[in-house]
Amino acid sequence: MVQKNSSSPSAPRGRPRSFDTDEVLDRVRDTFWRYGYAGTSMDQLSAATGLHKPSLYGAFGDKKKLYLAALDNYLADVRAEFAEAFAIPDLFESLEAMTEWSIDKFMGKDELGTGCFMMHTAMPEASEDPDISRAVRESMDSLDRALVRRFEKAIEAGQVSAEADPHALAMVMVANHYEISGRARAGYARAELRALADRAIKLVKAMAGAPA
Amino acid sequence: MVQKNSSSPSAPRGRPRSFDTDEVLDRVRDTFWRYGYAGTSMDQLSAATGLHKPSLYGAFGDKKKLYLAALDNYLADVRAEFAEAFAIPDLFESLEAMTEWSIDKFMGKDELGTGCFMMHTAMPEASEDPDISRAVRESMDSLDRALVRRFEKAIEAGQVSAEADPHALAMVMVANHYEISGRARAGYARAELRALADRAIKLVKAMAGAPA
DNA sequence: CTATTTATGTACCTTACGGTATAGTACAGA
DNA sequence: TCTGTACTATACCGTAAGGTACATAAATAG
Repeated sequence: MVQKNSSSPSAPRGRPRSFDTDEVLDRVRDTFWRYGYAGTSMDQLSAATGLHKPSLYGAFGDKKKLYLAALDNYLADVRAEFAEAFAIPDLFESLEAMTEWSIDKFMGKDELGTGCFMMHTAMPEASEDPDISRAVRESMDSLDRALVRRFEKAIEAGQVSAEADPHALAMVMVANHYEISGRARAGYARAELRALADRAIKLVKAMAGAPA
Repeated sequence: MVQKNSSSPSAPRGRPRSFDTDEVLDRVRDTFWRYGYAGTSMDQLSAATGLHKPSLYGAFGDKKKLYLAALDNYLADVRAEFAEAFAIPDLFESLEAMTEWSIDKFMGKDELGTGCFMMHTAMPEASEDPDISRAVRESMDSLDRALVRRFEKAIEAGQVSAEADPHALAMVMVANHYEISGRARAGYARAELRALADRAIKLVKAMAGAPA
């Protein structure tokens, strides 16, 4: 993605960009987030970023590449936040942090919730676009693995029963995660999302405490 | 929805429709299902149904009303199928039937899966459209209630422990349902979806058997 | 200073979009 | 048979879509 500009940190050749790519990508992401992939026009993105269309096309290629860049941006953000949450030593504090962060993200800033960017903007396209479909699968697999690892770590640390099944525990949290995303976008209140997450954590507690 | 044509079953006045509304709505639903709401054009719908656009507009109003009619059509179908599954006396046969039907629907007929019509075509619009958002909430609530009732029935029938929490059990199945939908649209294989459903049913079994 | 390179801003192209005007057609009722 | 009514078919409207040509501006390399 980045140019192999290995040793010489000298400025690139032509006229420099007047914008920061990451900031622009954040705006792009937020716009796609609200209106979906097909529901967002390049003119909307131009307005949201303050860039004229030729700049967007010059920097990112076309609409789909721009979208995929925004998706990457989002997924990297999620992975980083979850990695941070999973680094908390206590398992249940980890899960609490994970769900609290998700709910914050999914509620959005405005009245209506926005849910998970990937679930509600990539998934509609996934049935017809193999690139997007693959990106979604990779991301789902990545979340699965991260959660399984987190539970394995908890077992090793003796925080939960050694007979607990990390895959079953991960499934509960993952399914809960996607459900909360859907509920958020459908307009459920924050308290309802929180209650749903708490119920999942409680279930994990019950599953992890009692031997199979 | 249907005209209050109570007593007189005489034919309506003008030229009769050349098509069956439900059949047309099925085609419309399938087209929206693949391409999403914003990603589907009226011309596509016209081609998929074999009707010219003025017929579609005459019968349904505009694109959004047509979509909402297709959504109603889909949700009524789901409710009917689930009611049938939940009528099976044995709880776990019920859950088996429910998940098997879901997986069938979510896999679709073609190579790429399609997932749940509501999750992947209504949800993207839900963040900006209160009508659609409300329809989604009502449908989610309806599924919640149906599952809770099914578990209550199982408790009354003595199939599961009286101390089991119907809401916690319903949450597991609902979350699993939505997760399977997402995985299907992302292109996971049928066997993976089945394994996921089996894992949820197994968890329900464990939760329902052992007192809290 | 000049040439080259890359980004910006305006204006525009082609196509496809949601939706409709209009003319013709098939039925019921009188 | 005539009339009113509701549907069909063709052709079209205005607009908005994704994307780009072109002239200009800002940087580096020589």
